[in-house]
Amino acid sequence: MKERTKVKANIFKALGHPTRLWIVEQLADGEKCVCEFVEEVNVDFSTISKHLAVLRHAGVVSMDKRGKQIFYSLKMPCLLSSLDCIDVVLNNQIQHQITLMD
Amino acid sequence: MKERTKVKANIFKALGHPTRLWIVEQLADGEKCVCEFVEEVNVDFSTISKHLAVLRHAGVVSMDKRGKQIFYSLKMPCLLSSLDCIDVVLNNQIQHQITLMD
DNA sequence: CTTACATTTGGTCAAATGGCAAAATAACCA
DNA sequence: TGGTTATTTTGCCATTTGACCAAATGTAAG
Repeated sequence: MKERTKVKANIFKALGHPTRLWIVEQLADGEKCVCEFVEEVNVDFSTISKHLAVLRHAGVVSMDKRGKQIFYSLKMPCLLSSLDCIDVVLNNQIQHQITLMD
Repeated sequence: MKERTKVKANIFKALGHPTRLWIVEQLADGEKCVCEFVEEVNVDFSTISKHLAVLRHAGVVSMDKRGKQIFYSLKMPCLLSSLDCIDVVLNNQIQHQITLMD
């Protein structure tokens, strides 16, 4: 098993949680402050913080401390295109199911 | 939290294990028999079977039973481009580290 | 009915998740 | 300067989920 495969699997694992993937989607338009995430999700501060740490350690995001706040941004923007590709597949599957019902 | 995000996260979670990602990489060139995977990895064949089930339930692969054998193939070939994108990023990071050492 | 190929089930151990409290860090203000 | 507040991260703990091996259970072929 190649070491490179393990590193990549770790990146996918980081994306493999609804909250974390949601965070990545939020970062599509640019950097965001941690506080902005917390406002929109009804989980504890510490939970968001831990999810961000997972993404950070996998190398998916990077942090930038400015004043009291910490801003996160996408380190692998090309991952957004994978999200689009999955979207297309999922849409096709739904379309296919509708066709079967006819 | 959108339902769509959960479905996508589940796909990434399926890819988030070295053995499963390796399987997906093996399927890049086309369908493969389960027995081919078992030969190349030194884990129990029940473990491989379980990993295949995870990929199947996430919708990443599909199975085709022919005779005594079962063939698996990629249901989302576009995921391969995400792998390429990550490769590029990782290569840049390594290059960057080399540059820092100079 | 035996062999070959896969999946499923059961049990055990490791890892991930999430909440709360406490600790760090930086700004702010008297 | 010293104390207070705002923003995040860390530690600790309970619960859930995941991984792996081994044994048992399917199927299809000969």
